[in-house]
Amino acid sequence: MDDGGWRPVKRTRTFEDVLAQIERRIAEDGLTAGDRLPAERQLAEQLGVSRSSVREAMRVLESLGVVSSQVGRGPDAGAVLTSRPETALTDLLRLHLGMAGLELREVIDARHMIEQWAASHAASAGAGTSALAAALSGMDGARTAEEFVEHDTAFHCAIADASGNRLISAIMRSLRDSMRRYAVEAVERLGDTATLRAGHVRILRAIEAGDADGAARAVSEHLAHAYPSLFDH
Amino acid sequence: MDDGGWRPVKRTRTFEDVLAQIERRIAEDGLTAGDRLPAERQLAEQLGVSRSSVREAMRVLESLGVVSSQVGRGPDAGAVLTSRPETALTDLLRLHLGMAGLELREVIDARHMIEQWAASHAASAGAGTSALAAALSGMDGARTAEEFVEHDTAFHCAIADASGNRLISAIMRSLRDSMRRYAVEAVERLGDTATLRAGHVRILRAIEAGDADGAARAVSEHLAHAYPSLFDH
DNA sequence: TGGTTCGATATGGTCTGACCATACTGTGGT
DNA sequence: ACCACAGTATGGTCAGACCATATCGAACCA
Repeated sequence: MDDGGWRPVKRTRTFEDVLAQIERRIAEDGLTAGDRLPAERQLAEQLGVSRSSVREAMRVLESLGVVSSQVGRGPDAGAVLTSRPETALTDLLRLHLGMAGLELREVIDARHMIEQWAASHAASAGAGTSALAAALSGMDGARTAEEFVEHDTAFHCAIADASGNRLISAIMRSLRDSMRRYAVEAVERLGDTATLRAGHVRILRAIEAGDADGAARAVSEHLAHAYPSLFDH
Repeated sequence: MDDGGWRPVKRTRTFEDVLAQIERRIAEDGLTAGDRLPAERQLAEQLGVSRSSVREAMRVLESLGVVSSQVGRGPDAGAVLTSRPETALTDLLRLHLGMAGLELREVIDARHMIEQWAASHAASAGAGTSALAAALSGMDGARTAEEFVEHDTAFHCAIADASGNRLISAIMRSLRDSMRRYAVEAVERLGDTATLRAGHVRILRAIEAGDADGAARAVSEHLAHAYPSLFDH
């Protein structure tokens, strides 16, 4: 055991260095959505690494919804900073749900929390009622379970949007998107969409009336009806 | 405008195909955390693509907390499925906060929502009080703002953990980690940690007493005291 | 028999250099 | 003023090489 001659070995992978450098540059230069990053080849030369490593870093940033790459030439080409947490969150949740690393119950509880919060905030602030009403009226034409879920998602996301908090909105939308498959199954199993529609109407009425507690309660009952097996507690 | 001769061009990038194939394999074979993926070279040959494309797909999966790569040889080497949504969420939030794609206010509101929810659930279920008490007692030794924030984070995450929902726990931990910098600033600006400690005690007491509404109120007041400028509404 | 040493091997990590498809840029001709 | 076309910068992909690491296994020694 000769520890005496120990010297710091390379522990971070090259692409992680690149990530750190890019993140540092974003922070120091105050880059925001819309700004362009240097081209891959240029960045590779600047940082003294291969283009492969730069590309792997780009893939990470892209998967986290921070950059978007466009081919070709011109002002819009190259790696452009974006702010799309939704897509990243959706992928993340979908993959972890698929691997059974998360259970449906946990996702639905999170939805429950967000919708209650958003509905009572919307009721207190008296905001977003027109968007909600629009989403509600759009549901009448839905014939298949898929169509119904599509409009249902729009309505529930409109509740979250009414909160004005982009992070919570993004989480809500990702939760819905990642569990779309299960939502369709739930609607098909339930058969009856009339009660679900009625639940939406009650939520909207409570928000319009500025009744925060009533809105939260309506959300709760609506979800309990849609997923009865998960609300045994 | 000659649209007549349109033919299906390649729209999806190769590494996205690889991602889809891997996701399909996870779903069909029922792979879960701990299972191994084929080696990069092998996967490349199976799918008829280059190793670079497989590697870019791996980087994405790794950044989303779905796989973890180990070098070397043996049963634990290679790409192993994992379930680490926290790390991915933390990176995602930190990057978006850094680019000003999200505002601190939104992150703190989300924290507020989660902690209220978790505290009232913990109070109703009477769960997690011992972990909370342990986290609370650990705070007494904190001298610097950094140390205080460290223990503060542990306490607040313990509240989320008490909910038993891994997704909400992961979101909470990521929110805290990504705003650690701002939390330290807030504590330094505030100076007084005694009131913050007292707030923790009130939260714990309410949870121990099974007082869900009281716990939610205590959380609310605690956060309002810590970030007064963000609670003007 | 048991342990140790050391080469073979499988894995991810990195680099180089090439080629392709795309989309703008600028030039030159009409 | 318009249009056609070559030039060029960009990301996307590939092939092949080499390195570092960690295990495996056989040969070797005690």
